[in-house]
Amino acid sequence: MAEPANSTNGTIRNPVRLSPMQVPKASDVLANDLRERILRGEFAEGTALPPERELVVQTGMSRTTVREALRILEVQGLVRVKTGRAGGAFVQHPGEESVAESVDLMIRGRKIRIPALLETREAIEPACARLAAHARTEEDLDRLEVANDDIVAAPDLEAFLQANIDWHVGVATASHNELLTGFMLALSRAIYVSTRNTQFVDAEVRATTVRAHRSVTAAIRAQDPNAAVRRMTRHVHTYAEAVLKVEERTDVDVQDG
Amino acid sequence: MAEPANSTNGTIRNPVRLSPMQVPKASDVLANDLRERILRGEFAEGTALPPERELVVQTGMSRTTVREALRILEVQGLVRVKTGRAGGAFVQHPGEESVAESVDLMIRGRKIRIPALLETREAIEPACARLAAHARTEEDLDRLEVANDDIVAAPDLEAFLQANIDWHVGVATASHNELLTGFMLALSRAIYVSTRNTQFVDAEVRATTVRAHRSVTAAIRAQDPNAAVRRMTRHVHTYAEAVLKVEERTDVDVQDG
DNA sequence: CTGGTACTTTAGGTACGACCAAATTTGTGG
DNA sequence: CCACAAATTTGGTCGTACCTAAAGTACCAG
Repeated sequence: MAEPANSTNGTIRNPVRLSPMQVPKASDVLANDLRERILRGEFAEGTALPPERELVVQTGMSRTTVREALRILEVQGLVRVKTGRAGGAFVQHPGEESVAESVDLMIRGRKIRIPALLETREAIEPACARLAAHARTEEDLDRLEVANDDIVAAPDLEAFLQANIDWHVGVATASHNELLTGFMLALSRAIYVSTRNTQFVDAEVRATTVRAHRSVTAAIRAQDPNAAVRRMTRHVHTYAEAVLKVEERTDVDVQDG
Repeated sequence: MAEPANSTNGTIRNPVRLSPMQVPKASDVLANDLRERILRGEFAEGTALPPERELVVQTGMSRTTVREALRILEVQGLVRVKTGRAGGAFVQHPGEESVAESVDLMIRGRKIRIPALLETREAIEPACARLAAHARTEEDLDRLEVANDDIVAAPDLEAFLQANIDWHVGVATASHNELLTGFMLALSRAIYVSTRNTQFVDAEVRATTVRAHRSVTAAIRAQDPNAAVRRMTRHVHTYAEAVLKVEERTDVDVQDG
């Protein structure tokens, strides 16, 4: 049998049994350690981590490994790396932008279509409006007014859609809920790029949009949650139906052509 | 003046004006190129990118640079790297897990508290329930039943909370909306870790939870969107209030201590 | 004293080259 | 035919050298 036998001199041969063990990568170990410390708040935001060569002597790892760890943290939005003297890896805490980027990758990679994007917006934006009606500040209201004025003054489709993003993200911002804001940011951008090439935004659509925005803004200003929800629900639903109708027609056109 | 003058022999000295230009990092250039191709669907999911040393000869970059680019893509969830022969960087499209991780970093980094987490859940989970009532399959319903049975059979708080996650994520899954699913996944996990240390989950809370889940599940099964929304709204609100009440009392205790 | 230019210093970015570790494939002896 | 050993492929780590960016410093001309 394969079982180890003990020798006659009293030496015990192989009593120890080991289960297969996973050896984590050195760069991951460093990255995990630094990440936990950053998230724990051990370093104030904006402070610089030690220089790469310093981390090398502190950790005993090679510079390659140290750099890979820092790159991981950079991609995760936990540090921002600057070059040159007085450069280095500066601590920051990931926020809306970071989440938005990740959501963007998922949308593009999974080829999530406009219908699903609009459906998602219909799902969460009314809730944003409700919270905004509770938490909005004067500053929030100003932002909404500015964005809506930009829509009125928009010279072309590009400007219209950009101002549209600003307004919708503005509502999320007014909710003072960072999670929802990050999510809406990604969602609005995705809807923007998916709508960029459609031709359905005529003068009437723009006028309707502006009216709806004003109506929702008024409810938020009046701190009337129910009205805000109702009007926002109606607005995003109407918008979605309009987009889908055009989409459908475009599909038919494509099939005919 | 500092303006360059032309010499007398007809040579033109410095007619060219250059604006400050940003030199992107080589590793970013490679990463961006590969990322766009992956998102464009140029490589089927699961296919392997060329080996690092092969990319070196193809791009003319050093292996260090190539590896950094691959690490970026790995962190973004666009490739999965395996070691050993027949290993390499395998293409994948980022999904729920990737978004959940990013949201987790934001929650921990920004120190988002339980009240905000519960508020966010109250904002989006009713919408998940509505969509689930429309899109649920028999398989989805099975998952919900299993999760709820697990709650009943849970021997300790840990198991209860885990099964609770499963049920809530199950509702999101039943909505067949990948974006909402990813978001709810992150949210549920965050609420889990924030609730892990509280003592408020007694037998009564568990019984109430199970009843509420059954009620929501029934509405989803019956494809009754309005009932699903109403019951889910009530459930998450009740749960939130219970958690917050305990939180508050704990705070008081801390102050008294 | 002022201002600019050139040098120095500090930090990240890139390039090689060598070797280690893991996983698969292949070879070989029983 | 099977089990075990060796070769092969591919990522992981290390060390060194050198380049580039940015900030500070010294110094010289006006």
